[in-house]
Amino acid sequence: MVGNTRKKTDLNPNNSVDCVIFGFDFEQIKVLLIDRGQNLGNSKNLRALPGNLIYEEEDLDEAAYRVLEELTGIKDIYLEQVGAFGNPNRVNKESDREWLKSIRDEPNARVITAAYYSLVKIDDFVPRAHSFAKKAEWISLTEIEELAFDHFEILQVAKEKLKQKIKIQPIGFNLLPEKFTLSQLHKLYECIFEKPLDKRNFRRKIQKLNILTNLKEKQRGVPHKPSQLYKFNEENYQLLTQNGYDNFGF
Amino acid sequence: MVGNTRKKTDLNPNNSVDCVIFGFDFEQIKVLLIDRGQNLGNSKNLRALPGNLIYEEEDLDEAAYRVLEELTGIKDIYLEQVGAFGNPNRVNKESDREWLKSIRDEPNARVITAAYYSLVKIDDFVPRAHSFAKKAEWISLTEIEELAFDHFEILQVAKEKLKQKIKIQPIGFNLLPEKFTLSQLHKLYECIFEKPLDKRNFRRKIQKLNILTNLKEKQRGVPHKPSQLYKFNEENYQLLTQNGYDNFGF
DNA sequence: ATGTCAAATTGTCTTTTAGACACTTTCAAA
DNA sequence: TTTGAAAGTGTCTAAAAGACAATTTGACAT
Repeated sequence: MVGNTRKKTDLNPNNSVDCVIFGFDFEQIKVLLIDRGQNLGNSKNLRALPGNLIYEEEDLDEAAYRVLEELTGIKDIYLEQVGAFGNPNRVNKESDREWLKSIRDEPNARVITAAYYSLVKIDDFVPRAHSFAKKAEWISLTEIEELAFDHFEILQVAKEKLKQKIKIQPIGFNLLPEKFTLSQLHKLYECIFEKPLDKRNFRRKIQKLNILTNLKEKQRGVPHKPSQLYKFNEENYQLLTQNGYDNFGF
Repeated sequence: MVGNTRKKTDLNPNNSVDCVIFGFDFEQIKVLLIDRGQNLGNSKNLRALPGNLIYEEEDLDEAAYRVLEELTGIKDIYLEQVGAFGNPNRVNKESDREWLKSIRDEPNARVITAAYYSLVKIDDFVPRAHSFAKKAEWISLTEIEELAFDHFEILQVAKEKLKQKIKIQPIGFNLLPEKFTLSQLHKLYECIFEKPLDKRNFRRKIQKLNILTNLKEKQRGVPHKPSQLYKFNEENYQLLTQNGYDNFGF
């Protein structure tokens, strides 16, 4: 809103937002992480969640949308709060302290962060490096073992929230392109729940919900039987839920 | 932990915790609210959620447990984070500003709060007024129309989280005494979901879960057929959930 | 043209769960 | 002993979940 009139001194040194940005490449769930490009002698160059301090006169949600847009250029997407993380030691790893010294006016301030997660269409977004990020990359959930600050913990909580949320709201469509196949949707749910789901039962249930529109259009150029393409039917979804229906789990 | 060595100047003026403490009197869900005892000419004396600033060197969860214990004397109870609330105007009602001036060193600071909800056995707790609270009272959810700060909004979100959570974890027992009847449990679920639930179907499902122990003991002194008393069976609950079962909804 | 590969697509049966529905039992107190 | 008030109980039906395997389709290679 008033972002262009803001100065660095308008930042609130004690509160930040961090974003867990999920993507899906039809194979695995990925998370957008930044590389701080530290070439320190002994400490690891850990990746971090994109995040930053908020402005003094800024709502938390607003800050999350702003940071997300600054980092990805994407707006009007699904965004949900994970929670507040405020362990006084969350910022105390040696490598994290080093790094903060190089980018913050008050590197020793205690920072309480509000974490958000968002679901984006991975192809709409080409990671571009942010001011203090040397790289921004999609990393598979399965290969993340350690992150800067308390970001690994935040990621675990975000995954759990996503798992719960998708059982009551079909937010997974935010991770898929406009047109998608049932197999892609099926694979997505398997990745999120981290367990195999019976193909026929999955298809039966999702089709019965009546929130997919068959585009009467087929995949092209695949070396096997081409799949039907579908899109999410927002109107039918509204109709379905306005009477309180909330069972989108598998 | 180190509470007795803490001074007022160790407080973090920008971050607080607020607690939505739910209770159940066998009739309705209640929330513990404090009365700030304002006798202002024109502005209303709105009730508030119990909450306070956190200490600089204190984890948020720890702060929530501390504040809760300071206010209620209760510990080792169910406590869960609702989320962070940080609207820059959340503290801007005239009556709230007035009050903050009387209790805070920095009454104009922007305060971001982490809200928690907890479920307590109402009879274990006799509200006792806290330093800056003139009264502490159990108020029925149904009669709360407006609260101080953004506390009404926090309450709504907390209610929603509770509703969702109780569908996947039988946390309602935290609101009941050790020994309770099926009718009391039934009524509790009706209050939380804000809709009637069929008695027979409710009893069938809860009994099938096998997480209740029949105490072979009856209610006494009631002017009608006395009810069997039950207690929550923690061991069976563990057995049930260790394979991923999470359907405690009705 | 034919064959092969890879993934898409489809249906049935069984078991479990949800939902609707009403009468009998038990104790206390009048 | 009667009355009032809530406790306690069973069946039927419909819907959903879960297990399970053969056939179809298009691309590509030969």
